[in-house]
Amino acid sequence: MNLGLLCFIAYRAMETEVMKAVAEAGFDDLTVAQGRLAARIGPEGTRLTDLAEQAQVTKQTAGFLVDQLERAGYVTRTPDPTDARARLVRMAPRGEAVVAVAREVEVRVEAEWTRHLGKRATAQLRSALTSLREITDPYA
Amino acid sequence: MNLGLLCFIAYRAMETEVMKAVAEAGFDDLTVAQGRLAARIGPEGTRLTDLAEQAQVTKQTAGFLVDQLERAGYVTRTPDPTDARARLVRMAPRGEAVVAVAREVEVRVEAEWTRHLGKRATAQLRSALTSLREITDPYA
DNA sequence: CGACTTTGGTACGATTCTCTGACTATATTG
DNA sequence: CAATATAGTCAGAGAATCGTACCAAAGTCG
Repeated sequence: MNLGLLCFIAYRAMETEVMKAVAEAGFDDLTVAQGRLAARIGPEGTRLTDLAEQAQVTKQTAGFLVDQLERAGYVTRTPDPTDARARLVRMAPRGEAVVAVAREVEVRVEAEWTRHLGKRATAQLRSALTSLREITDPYA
Repeated sequence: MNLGLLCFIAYRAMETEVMKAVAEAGFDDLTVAQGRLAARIGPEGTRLTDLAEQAQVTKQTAGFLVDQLERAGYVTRTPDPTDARARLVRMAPRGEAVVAVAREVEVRVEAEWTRHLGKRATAQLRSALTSLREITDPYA
């Protein structure tokens, strides 16, 4: 089977677990698309355009999703002190709470994968995928 | 960075390349969602319900996408000889042509990845991801 | 066999996601 | 300062997805 599809299967398993746990933790209004975008928000906040670029959607789509995230209290928009045109999307406390849940699940799932593959093979997997970013991820 | 997201980055790179080549080969009406579903069609044809299950969408969504694929000439629906309720979705010649293009790109991209990672690491990557399916893919 | 349950698929309506095109305001560059 | 590029929004439309409800054929079991 082709490597891309194999990657997809693993990715989807992780995303499904995360979204399930997040919903069970009470954040049941968060959608997959919102989550994918929010996952790109940096600790100091990120511009809408950067979010759009990294998530590979248009500015309009990113704006649409951030509107929803903002209305639901997950993020806030603050002026960018270095550019009056721009605004920084930042995590609100409610957003941080979701991130905490997501991180926990990621750790748990990775532990399960490690149990299945072994420590050595898991480390190699991470190393290979990280190295691949050099040629597959324009924002690495 | 978490393993799931790393998988996603690699997967998306592959999908983007495939869709680009397919569009350039003249199949510019094929959408990503249609492609994801069509990728699950087996050589002897596959039932709509099975397609939906494997692609993790509802039967309705699968039906909606197959309708489009059929109208565009990529697939046909034939009665399932073993079950009068069911119909098998099969590749039409136009669909086979797309598959050929996609396979070529997959091979090319995997070769690029191998060039970057080395033969040994690529083999380990494939092996790890394949092994992971045992715990991440209910349809493995 | 005949009632009940399961399974394969469709129909309808609503919602979510996404894009294209056009536009405003601020920054940058020459 | 004039020309151009960048950050973001608005409006409208198309694509993808789901939930509910339904029908018809299979399978199950008394």
